[in-house]
Formats: sequence, structure tokens, C-alpha cells
Amino acid sequence: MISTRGRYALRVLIDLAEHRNGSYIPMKDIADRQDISLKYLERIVPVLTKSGLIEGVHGKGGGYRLVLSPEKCIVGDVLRLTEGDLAPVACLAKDAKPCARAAECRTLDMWKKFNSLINDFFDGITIADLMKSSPAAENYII
Amino acid sequence: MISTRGRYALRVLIDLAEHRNGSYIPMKDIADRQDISLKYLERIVPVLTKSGLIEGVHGKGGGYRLVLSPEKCIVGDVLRLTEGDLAPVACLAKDAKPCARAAECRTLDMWKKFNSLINDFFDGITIADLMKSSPAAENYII
DNA sequence: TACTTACCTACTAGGTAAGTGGGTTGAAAT
DNA sequence: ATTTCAACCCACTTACCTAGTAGGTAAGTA
Repeated sequence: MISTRGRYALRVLIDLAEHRNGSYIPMKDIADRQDISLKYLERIVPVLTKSGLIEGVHGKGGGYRLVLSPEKCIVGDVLRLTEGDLAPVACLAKDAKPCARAAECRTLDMWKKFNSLINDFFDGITIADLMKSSPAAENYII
Repeated sequence: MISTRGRYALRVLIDLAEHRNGSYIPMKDIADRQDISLKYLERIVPVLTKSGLIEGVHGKGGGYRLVLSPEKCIVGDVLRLTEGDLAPVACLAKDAKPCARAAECRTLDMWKKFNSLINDFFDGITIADLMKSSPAAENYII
């Protein structure tokens, strides 16, 4: 289940992309437009700044700006950053302790394939894909 | 994230399938073999009985037995039963209240496609696929 | 009657989600 | 220099969920 952290982060990036004009956009504007608590956004957004996806400047006239173009901004990266992990089961999480039953596990292979499916799906979508009427993964071949 | 409920349920069904000989298998045997708390399994399993996937008989010589053949036992059904829902976002859950922003949401389409991807993936796998060395979704075309 | 096994309800400890409140730091405008 | 604005940081809260455990009852067989 993708939590509000990941979903809100995506909406912030889409908003930044759609209102992109070179200047900085205050998070308060985005919070108002997206109808999300400003305080909560302030807790979510720093991870995007630290990873270099967006940049923020303090003070009057400040705010946030996309660093990458929307075409280069991968949804999978955003979700992995904000959600911590996209692993569908505990044993595939990045901090998981090795499972003693792995060798005999009948389901591990399925979880691994599902894990790849998830990551590949979101790595195939960019913020640019989500702008406008968002055909999104329209061209994802299934 | 698939919780232990869903994962344990699958392991119970695989165990039942692999030890299937017409008689009833006590949950204690499965709990021992799978190294899962019997008490916890007793809380998870009734939903499988109620939905008709397995049947349980009381008393000595009792236990559980698969009703369907492993080939007809769909992993997607098991997970939807035990996890309640496989929806990746709150707004697509079966008890979700309608979202006021749905018409203008740039991400809804992506979540819907992801939702289909998840359900289709698990609906394409049966308990029979998971038995033995479990090539699982080896033949799932991506 | 004794034993076994499914089945049921209530309870608990620990963790996570989704925020809120109250600040501090940094930069621009006055 | 001072005010103003906005990013940034940290502690806290409320509610809910996960992964169990405890203690039974119901139903069937030996």
C-alpha cells in the first residue's frame, strides 16, 4: 500500500512541474492548491531536496523548484525515497534479515517476480507522463 | 506490503496440497512443519474455510483438506481473502469513500493500472504453480 | 467418558501513519 | 539593521494495524 507520503510527494512534483517558470514556488501555494496540510508536506519534502530532485531556497521570494526536467524525474525513484522501499514482502525489504527458509521457500520466487514488476512499472513512468490528462502508463505493455 | 496473514495462508495451502492424500491434516502438523504459531494460524485459517477453499472437520482424525484441486486454487483469491484487499492506494480500496479530486487527479490513472497489474499477476498463479520448485510466474508475460 | 481438533472472542505489546505544534535558520525586502 | 517570509528541524499525539497470546467452547472420534 502506497502511503500518503509517496502520493503527496508525487503531487508536489507534478504541481512544481505544471507551475514551472524558473522561479521558486512556496510550499504554501502547493499545499493550498493540493489541499494538503502544509505542516505535513514540510515533513515529507526534505527527502526530495536531499536527494537532489528539487531545490529549496529560504526567505522571501523563496520556495522550491525542480532540478531535473519532468521527463527525467522517475516515479519509481520518488516512491522508493518517500516510502523507503517498494518491497511487497518483509523478506525482500532492504533491511531484511536473511530468512532461514529461503532455500526451501515455495513462494520466494513469486515475491521476487512481483517485486520486479512493481519497480519496473514505476520506473517506466515519469512526472512528465503524469502531467496534463496523464495517460500515465498507457504505453506500458502488459 | 503483503502481511503474514496472506503469506501464511499461502504456505498452509501449499502444505495441504503437498501432503494431500484424501485424509484430513491437523493444523498442528502444518504449524510444526512451517514453523508458524498454531494459535496464530487458527486465527487466519477460518476465512479460507468460510470461502470454501478448504474444509475442516473436528475431533480425532480431523483437520483440514483442500476442496479445490491445487490447479484451481488462485493465489489472487487467497490474498484478497486474507489481506482484505490488494488495492495499492486507499482511494481504490473496496471500502474507500469517493475522492473529490478524482476528476482532476493526475495520478489516479496510474494507480488504477497498477491495481490491475497486481490483481492480474496474482490471478495468474495457482497453488499448483507454487508446489515443488515453484517456477511461479515464470510464464507471466511482461 | 476421555481425547482431540476445529473454532471463537478478548486481550496485549509494539509499531506505523498521518498529522500538529513550536520552534530555528537563512535570505530577501524595507 | 530589522522585519518578513519561507525552508527546515524536532518532539509529540492520536488512532489504527500487525502479529501474536490466552483461554476458552463446540464438535466429532476412540
